[in-house]
Amino acid sequence: MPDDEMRAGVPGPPSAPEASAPGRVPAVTMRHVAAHAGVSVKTVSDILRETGSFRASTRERVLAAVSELGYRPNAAARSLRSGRSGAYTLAVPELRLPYFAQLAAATVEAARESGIEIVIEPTDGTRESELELLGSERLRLTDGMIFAPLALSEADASALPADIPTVLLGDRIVGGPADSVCGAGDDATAAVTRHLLATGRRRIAVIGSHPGSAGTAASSRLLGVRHALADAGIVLDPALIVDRAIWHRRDGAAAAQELLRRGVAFDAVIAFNDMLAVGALRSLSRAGVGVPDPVAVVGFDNSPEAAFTEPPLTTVDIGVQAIARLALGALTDRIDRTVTGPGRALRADWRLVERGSTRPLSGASAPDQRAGSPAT
Amino acid sequence: MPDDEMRAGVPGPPSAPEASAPGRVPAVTMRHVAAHAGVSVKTVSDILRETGSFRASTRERVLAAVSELGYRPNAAARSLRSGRSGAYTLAVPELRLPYFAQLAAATVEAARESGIEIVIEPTDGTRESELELLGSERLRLTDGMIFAPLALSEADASALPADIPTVLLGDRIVGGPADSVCGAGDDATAAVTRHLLATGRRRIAVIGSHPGSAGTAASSRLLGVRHALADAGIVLDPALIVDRAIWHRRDGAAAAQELLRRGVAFDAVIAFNDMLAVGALRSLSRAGVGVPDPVAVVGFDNSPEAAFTEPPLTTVDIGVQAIARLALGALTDRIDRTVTGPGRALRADWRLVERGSTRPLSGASAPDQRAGSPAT
DNA sequence: CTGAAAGCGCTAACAG
DNA sequence: CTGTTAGCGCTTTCAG
Repeated sequence: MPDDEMRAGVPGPPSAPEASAPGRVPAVTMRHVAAHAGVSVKTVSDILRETGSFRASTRERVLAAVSELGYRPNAAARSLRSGRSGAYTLAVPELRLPYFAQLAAATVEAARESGIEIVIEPTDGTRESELELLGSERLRLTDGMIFAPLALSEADASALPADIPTVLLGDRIVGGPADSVCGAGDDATAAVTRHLLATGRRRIAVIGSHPGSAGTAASSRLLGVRHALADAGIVLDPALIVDRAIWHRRDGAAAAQELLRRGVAFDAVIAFNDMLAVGALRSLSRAGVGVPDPVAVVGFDNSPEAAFTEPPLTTVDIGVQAIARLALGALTDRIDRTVTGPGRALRADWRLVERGSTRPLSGASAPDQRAGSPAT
Repeated sequence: MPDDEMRAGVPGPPSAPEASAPGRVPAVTMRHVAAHAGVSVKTVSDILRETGSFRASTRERVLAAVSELGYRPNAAARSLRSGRSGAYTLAVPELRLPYFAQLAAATVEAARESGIEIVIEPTDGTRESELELLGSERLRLTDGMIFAPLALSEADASALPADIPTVLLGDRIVGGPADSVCGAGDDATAAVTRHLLATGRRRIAVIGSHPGSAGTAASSRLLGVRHALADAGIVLDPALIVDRAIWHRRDGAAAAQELLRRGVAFDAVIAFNDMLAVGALRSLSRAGVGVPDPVAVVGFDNSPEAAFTEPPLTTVDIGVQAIARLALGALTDRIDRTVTGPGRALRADWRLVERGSTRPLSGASAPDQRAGSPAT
């Protein structure tokens, strides 16, 4: 087909037939489609975006021209003109951790339903890398960001980019200008604790708190344990708390070893995620300590693998699907300016998933029988 | 600062001070920076992209203007002009499977080193969704695609978008126009089989083959087992093969149950991924069958969780890092046209990771002692 | 070494 | 209901 015909009616520059991009095939543009279908570019644009109403015959002619010419809209041009890329950034510390893998999967799937693409941005969860990301030009590609901070806290709220719509995951940074979505917190650990008490445990150990960080998932979870124990008239023995800032399997294994090494008696372990719990399970098994008898173990996140440990792990499903959906909705609200004003604190529902690792103690073996003294 | 000064020297339209995008703050553009620094936009552009050489004083003035005005380059405009977005698509079936989570993490991390963003595109691994993706406009956002097909095969090679640089993962589609990268195949299963033979096993079961699919990871892996057994003068008993198209934990659990139900004797299980192996471990444990004695279990992928099963799982590290790096490099080659011509078949190195689940049988207990007759 | 100007492909006024 | 046109912000010849 002669170039003349395809460009019919297009004023065009004197004569600059250079390729659209270096080393690329000259693109088929909307002008070509318009010329081919005998309509204006506006008509093509509107029909493709399903804006306005057109005669069926016109629509068909345009659509035919599109497929005949193999026309593909140019995302960059659309984005430049409309100011939207249709993509959001998801910044997570570590995709290898099942929780974040689940979160990413849930986010990508929920986004798909709204025709939104997700760009994954890893932060290794360190302060530097998180700050680096916030100042990075990489964020420019997308319309906004869902950010799960692991190191940054309330004090760093000012580092959040003012001009990039942001939704925060977790409760590390709440109350700033950005919306935040969090899942299971103190209420969930309280429920877990009550569950353990109900199964006859009294000396409940905790793995995964961090010492110096207020307002984090860890500290609020620890609080929940404290409160529930207090309600039962029990004071949490400091020797039963093992701090861990990193929550991988190996950290859980080390934490359980530490617990055993301390020689303190315990009949349950609350690990602040399933990875820690799996590691603990491993160390307990190695040390010949039975689960759920004499020691119960609970995790958080309801990772797929939790159903397949030995014994299957009781855990808290913190509802990643809901978290993803809430975050996406909140971000879209902000981008569209459907919602303005100060940050909202959204909360997703959680659910206790009871499995073998916390089965009630069968005999009347009171846990208090076992000797134990707090190791300073 | 008065608008006049910021726009000094800029011809500008009569008077159309509309915002750059509906409902957005009017952007700071390169023209503003140029005017502020008293240079031309070309100079700003070149300095920001580190092209050409400039007087140090000029560079400083420009950089100062950039930070003073809070200028941020516009990715869409850059992309429109240059024909590159700097983002690649990674299409994987299921982020929740540790293998793909690892792959995604490795890809994102490797891409970061080259300043490339990764857009995750989920296909549920079904034929329809994979075909849907290939024809989708969603791919237009990025410069190319790394695609891990799970359902599509050699026959579907024509469905691959001709105008989108593509690299395929796995050996389902090889020999077409696209480069492909695959990891452990028949050579790895052969090595695993030899390892099991060396530990005294003779009746080796296989979980995860698919019946009708030639040229897949599954069939080539099965082939490796066959060959290695043949070299030892053993014919693989059909009753020891359990087909599974899906490789989640629950499928492994069901497969092992099936094996037990068949009443056929076996002293080892080769599962085609770690998830299957974990599921098998679970079923064996429930049935009171010891691991590694009398039954050894091996997986594939070296998932993080494999080191924490009971017993720890022997597995094959198929080198996702290498796979990610190879795929990224190949894709960049194609996008930059550094490489042209027919698709290359790249292969990443793998490595056997020996753990407790395949510890040699201690006693001289010949596995043949156990009665066993091929079912059907 | 620097500046002016064209235009990537698309959308959104604004007319008809 | 349809056509014309002016840029979105940036890169890039092409002159100076």
